[in-house]
Amino acid sequence: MTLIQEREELIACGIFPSRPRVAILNYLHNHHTHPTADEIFRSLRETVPTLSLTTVYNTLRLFADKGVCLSLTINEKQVCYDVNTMPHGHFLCSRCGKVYDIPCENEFARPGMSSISGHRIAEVHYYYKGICAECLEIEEKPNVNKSGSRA
Amino acid sequence: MTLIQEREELIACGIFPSRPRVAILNYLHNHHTHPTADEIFRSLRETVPTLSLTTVYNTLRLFADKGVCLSLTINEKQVCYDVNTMPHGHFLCSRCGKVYDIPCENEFARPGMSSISGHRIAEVHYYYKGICAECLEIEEKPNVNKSGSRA
DNA sequence: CTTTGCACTGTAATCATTACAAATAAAGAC
DNA sequence: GTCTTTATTTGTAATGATTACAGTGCAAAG
Repeated sequence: MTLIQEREELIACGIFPSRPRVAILNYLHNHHTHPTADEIFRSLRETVPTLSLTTVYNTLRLFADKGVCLSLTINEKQVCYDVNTMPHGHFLCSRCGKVYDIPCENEFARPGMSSISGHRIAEVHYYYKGICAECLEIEEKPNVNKSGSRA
Repeated sequence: MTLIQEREELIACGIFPSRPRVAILNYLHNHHTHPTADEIFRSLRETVPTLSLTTVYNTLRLFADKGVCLSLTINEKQVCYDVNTMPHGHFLCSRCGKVYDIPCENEFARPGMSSISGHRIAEVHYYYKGICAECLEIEEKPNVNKSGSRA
C-alpha cells in the first residue's frame, strides 16, 4: 500500500526508485495474480496516464534481473510475473488461463542445490498444467450455467 | 531409423502416418536436442523440399495433443519439443541456449499424482536455468579461446 | 545557466506462431 | 477406373508479444 515500502525495496536492490518503477512494484505487491506486462500497463495507465508499455517491459526485465520478481514462461503466449521469489510452484489452467501458486512441499526445489549434472543452477521452476478447481466446478454443474448463471 | 517404426507409432496413437508426419517423428527420434519447429523445418527441408513450415507447426501441435511428444516452454522466445514423454526435468543454459535432459530423481513428478489443491493435473514440468557444464568449462579456461581455439 | 547522464516515451521493427484459402492426396462408392 | 468426399499440405498473410531505437524530459553537478 504505502509506496514508501516499494521505494525502500528498490533502493535496497540497487534500483533507482522512479515513479513508474515504484508504481509497477506496488502493483505486483497488490496483485498476486501473475500479471502480464500488458495487464500491468492497462491497469496502471488509468492512474498514471503518461506510462508507456515499453517502460513496463523494461522495468519488469530490470526487476527480474535484480531478483525483485520472477518471470514465468509457463504460458507459451506471454510471460507473466510473480513478486513471490520464495521457492514455490505454479499451476496453469488450460481452460481459463489463470496461474495459481502451489506451495512447495517437496525436496525438489531445495534452495541449497546449486548444481546438477555439472550445470550451475541459477533458477528452479516447476509447474503443472491442467484444469483448475474453479473450472472443474463449473464443468461438473452444467445446470448452473443453463439457468441461474451470472455469466 | 526405419520409418516403419514411426508409421506404426503414429497409427497406434490414432494419427494418419503421412509422409511429413513420419519424417518429423523420425527427426525427433534421431535428435534429442529439443529442437524448435524452425530447426526441424530447416533440417528436413533439405531432404523433403516440399515441406512447409505450417505443416511442421501443425504436426508438432498434433503430436503434443496426442501425447506423442512434449512441448516445452522453457525458453520464452520459442517452444521446443521432446519425444521423451517419460517424467524428467530439463536444464536451459542461458549462455548457449541448449536444453539438457535432467533425470527425474525426486518424488515430485510421480506419475500417480493427479490433482493438487483441487486442480486436475494433466502435465508436470520442472526445469532449471543457469550455465551448463560446457559453457562453464569454456569460462574457466579463457586462454583456450585466445590461442588454440577453433571457434 | 549549461552540461551530463539516466529514465521515460512513442513508434517502428522483429519474429514466432496462427489463420486462411487454395491445392493435393487419400478413401470409399459406384 | 472414375467420381465424390474428406483429410492433409502448402504458401501467404495476419496476429501479437516483445524489443530496438531515437528523441524528450529531468535531475544532479559544475
